[in-house]
Amino acid sequence: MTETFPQSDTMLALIARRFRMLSEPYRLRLLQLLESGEKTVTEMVNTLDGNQPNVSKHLQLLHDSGLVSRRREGTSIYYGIADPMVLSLCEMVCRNTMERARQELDELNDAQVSSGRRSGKPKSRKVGRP
Amino acid sequence: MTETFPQSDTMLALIARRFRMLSEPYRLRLLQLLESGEKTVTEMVNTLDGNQPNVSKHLQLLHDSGLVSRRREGTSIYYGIADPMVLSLCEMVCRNTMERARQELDELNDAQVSSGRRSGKPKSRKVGRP
DNA sequence: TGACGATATGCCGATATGGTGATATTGTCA
DNA sequence: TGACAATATCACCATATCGGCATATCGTCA
Repeated sequence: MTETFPQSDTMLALIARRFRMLSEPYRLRLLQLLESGEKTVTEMVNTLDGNQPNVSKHLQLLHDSGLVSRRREGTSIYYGIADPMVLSLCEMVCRNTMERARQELDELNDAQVSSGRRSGKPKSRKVGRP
Repeated sequence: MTETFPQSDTMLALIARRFRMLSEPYRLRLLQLLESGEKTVTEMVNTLDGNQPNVSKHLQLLHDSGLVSRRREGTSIYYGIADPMVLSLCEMVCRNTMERARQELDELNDAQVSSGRRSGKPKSRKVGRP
């Protein structure tokens, strides 16, 4: 009914690959750049620091997974967001991660007001002796 | 305004790490299992094929990233989904990926009906000579 | 055609990641 | 306490990934 996940192994591998594309900070930066519109490789190389082959390689990966589009104009190639889903995904994870970070910071502060003794919640981890 | 992405490098690294957790088919399988409720390690080892240390390590990673919860009961440890967001993420990517796969299959069929000649759309790729 | 700018590709070394077997830790019960 | 079941950790190997450099390819223009 709910069926969040597929049963097929190959389909699961495809999904994992999609997530892997988004698991590199540099690639996220590239997508972030493309969010405001198409860009050429050199534009991105100049904006983010990094050499051209590296940028090209990451863009190639993103394109192979169908996340970005490619369009030639003269000798330049314009890359763009092919699938807006990635933006929704990133926004979702971004919000969630920032929320969690803020939350943990609060817990850390709460623990600190109770002086040197470590009280409050011990940040989970180590289930051995709770 | 839109701000899909954060500016901070560390925050971006956190987000990338989150995606990386979901970039392994085996971990997706584990989450899939947990979707129907808490499970012990041995239950998961028995359901999915794979040895116990491997399952434990993956669960450890998921727990360290805050994606799954941990609860001891006797000598067993029950893992569960800690953050339902991952289910939304997976559902989103799953739907999208399956849709795209279906689409590509259709294109492949369209190309095949036009006999041996490759016509239709050449499946993108290779921007060299379009 | 030759030269040049833009982009892609191949190679290499460093590091990260995943799987597996052996072993350690933890909790329960007799 | 000792034995046992459940889980975690360690050590090792194979492989994947990433960054950087050199170089190849492609398109344009003279």
